[in-house]
Amino acid sequence: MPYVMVQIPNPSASESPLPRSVPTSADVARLAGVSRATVSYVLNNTDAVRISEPTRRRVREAARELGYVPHAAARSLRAGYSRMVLTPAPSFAAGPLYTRFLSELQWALGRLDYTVVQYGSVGLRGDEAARAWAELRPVAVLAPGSDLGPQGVEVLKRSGARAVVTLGPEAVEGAHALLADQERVGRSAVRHLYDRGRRRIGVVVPAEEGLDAFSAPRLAGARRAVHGTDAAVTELPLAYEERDAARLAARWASLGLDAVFTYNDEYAMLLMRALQDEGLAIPGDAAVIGADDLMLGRLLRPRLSTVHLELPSGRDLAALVDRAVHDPGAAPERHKVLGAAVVHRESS
Amino acid sequence: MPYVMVQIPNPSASESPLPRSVPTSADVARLAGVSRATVSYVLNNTDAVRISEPTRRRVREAARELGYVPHAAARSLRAGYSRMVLTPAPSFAAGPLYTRFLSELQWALGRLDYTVVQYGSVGLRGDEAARAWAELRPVAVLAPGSDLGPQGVEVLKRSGARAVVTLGPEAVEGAHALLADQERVGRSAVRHLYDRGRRRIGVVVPAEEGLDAFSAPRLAGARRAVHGTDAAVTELPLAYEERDAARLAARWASLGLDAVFTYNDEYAMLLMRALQDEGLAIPGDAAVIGADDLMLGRLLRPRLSTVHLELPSGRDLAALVDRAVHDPGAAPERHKVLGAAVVHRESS
DNA sequence: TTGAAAGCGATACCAC
DNA sequence: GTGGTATCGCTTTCAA
Repeated sequence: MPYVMVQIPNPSASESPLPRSVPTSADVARLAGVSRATVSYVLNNTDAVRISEPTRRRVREAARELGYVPHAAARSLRAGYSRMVLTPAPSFAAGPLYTRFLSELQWALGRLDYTVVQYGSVGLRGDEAARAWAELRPVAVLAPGSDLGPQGVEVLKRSGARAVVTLGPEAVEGAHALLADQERVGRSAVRHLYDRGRRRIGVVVPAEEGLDAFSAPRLAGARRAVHGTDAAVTELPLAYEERDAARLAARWASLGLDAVFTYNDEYAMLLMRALQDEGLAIPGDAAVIGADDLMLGRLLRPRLSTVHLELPSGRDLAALVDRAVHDPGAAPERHKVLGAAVVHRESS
Repeated sequence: MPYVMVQIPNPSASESPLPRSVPTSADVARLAGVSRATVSYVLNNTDAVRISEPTRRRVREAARELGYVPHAAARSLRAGYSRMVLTPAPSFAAGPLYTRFLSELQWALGRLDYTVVQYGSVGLRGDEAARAWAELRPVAVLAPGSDLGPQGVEVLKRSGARAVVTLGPEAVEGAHALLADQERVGRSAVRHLYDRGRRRIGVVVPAEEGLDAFSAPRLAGARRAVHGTDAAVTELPLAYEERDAARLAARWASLGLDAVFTYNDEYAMLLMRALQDEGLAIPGDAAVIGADDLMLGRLLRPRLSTVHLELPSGRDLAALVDRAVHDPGAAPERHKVLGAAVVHRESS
């Protein structure tokens, strides 16, 4: 073993134990007895230049010995570009659907040699967020449309982002768009209830912060579904906790509703349980439909009807990003990505 | 409006529309008629130097006009210092518990002016991952201990990370540790079952990849709980899908078990449903206990017994990181962070 | 109050 | 084959 780190006992705790500075390629060069250029050639396997095998070995050895790790910032500064794809870290409210999507995307982009970075932009809104992201000079940005206006897109592009892709209900000027039509989710759900003969339909709207971007359009879609018919939609605020659900269930009879679209499957489980505990029959007294088509819906009794959402495959999206990076001048693509198909089970 | 971007129709799609290069502080300086130093002073509100108000205004105006965004890499290269806290992006298997924890942490570190970045390290293992992270020169790294060995920690520290915090069952040499004792989860669960008089205890082990780091110690803990007693533990592989659960439920009688610890609440719901569909009574024929104390457990009937896990608060952990960054020489801290308390409900 | 210039770490062109 | 060296964008000391 060429190098052994010695643990120095350190009584005065405020002193760093080994303030050895971070090794640079110059250090590697010095140790190997070559120039920094050679180090760079060797470590990057540059094939335009031929380096003798003994030299290569010496350089690699020196790098290993010093624990040399190249400095990404310096490299991308020099190179003028990076392969970082930036996406905002999801808020805590993100469901398993989005988590899974993100992880698939990461995998797919990784295969194309991009590095996905989730930026923890807490409390940054709109252009402020865009500027913060732009500082990292990502080659591409993927963000919910609600986080990014046209000016945000412009900021990102002007600072070198070759592809900006938004995910949301509507396209943002200048960016590629994955159109996730949340309204359609509500429309499909409520139309289904209407088709099953229900006329007084409740729509759960989560009380939790940060879900408005989804719940508002879902509610709007629900309203649209019954517009001009003899049916009516009632908004039902609901916090994700047993007590609030019990409260709502207790009021159920007085509300005079015969069906409910619960925003998603998790709220469906919550409310369904409360209704059943209240002695109400499902779907007899209340038809219930959720959304997201999570596993748990299949496990409920009666089995939960739901709206199945199809997010874009990670591979397709990765391909879109790659295409856009290679040809930043191309016209923005628009893709409908949210197949909203009602899955009729037993609760409706 | 001082600057209007003109959208140029672009028939030959392979040509970039406006290959305007990214504005630098030099561009801002030029436009404002000052030096780059002055630009830096103004935009960073450097108080060691006094700049006249008119100049400030001109500089800011120019920056706005050009859409100037500072280059983080260049800045931190020069400064030799960044405020980036890096953490690997969770694998898709991460549950709501961890997601919530991460988002809390992000918020708390944000308040301390750190930027949290989740690195999408797909398929990178061990030291390879550590090197990839080290390239970004984060000031601190928070990672599951399973992703990071002692050498990984060494690599990170040597490349300037002032704090490395691992989260996992055991401490890693050189790093601060949040000790999440997964074994204890299994031990508590199975001891509970034992105390309730059960002797032939099944332990579900998820078939899904990437959960071994949690499931293996939980199983080990389960084994330990009954070691030296008259009870026996049987390992039950289970995929997270209805069919596999049904298969297991059908075999149930032949297994001769009277209780099961299901790894977590979600697998509990899956298996409980299958057992009930098979006509088995819970807890009569089979006592069930999960883990994680998710909302869904409270919604099941019978209500699910579970092991409540207490992850460290985001604020506490942020404070630890901040402390470690300020005093990298201090001895590694060890914190037990996983309160594992049995919550006895109706299923056991 | 402002400007010139050094230098952070890595890369790639051009000489030797 | 290998070594100087200019350069990426930014900060900061020192002079003016």
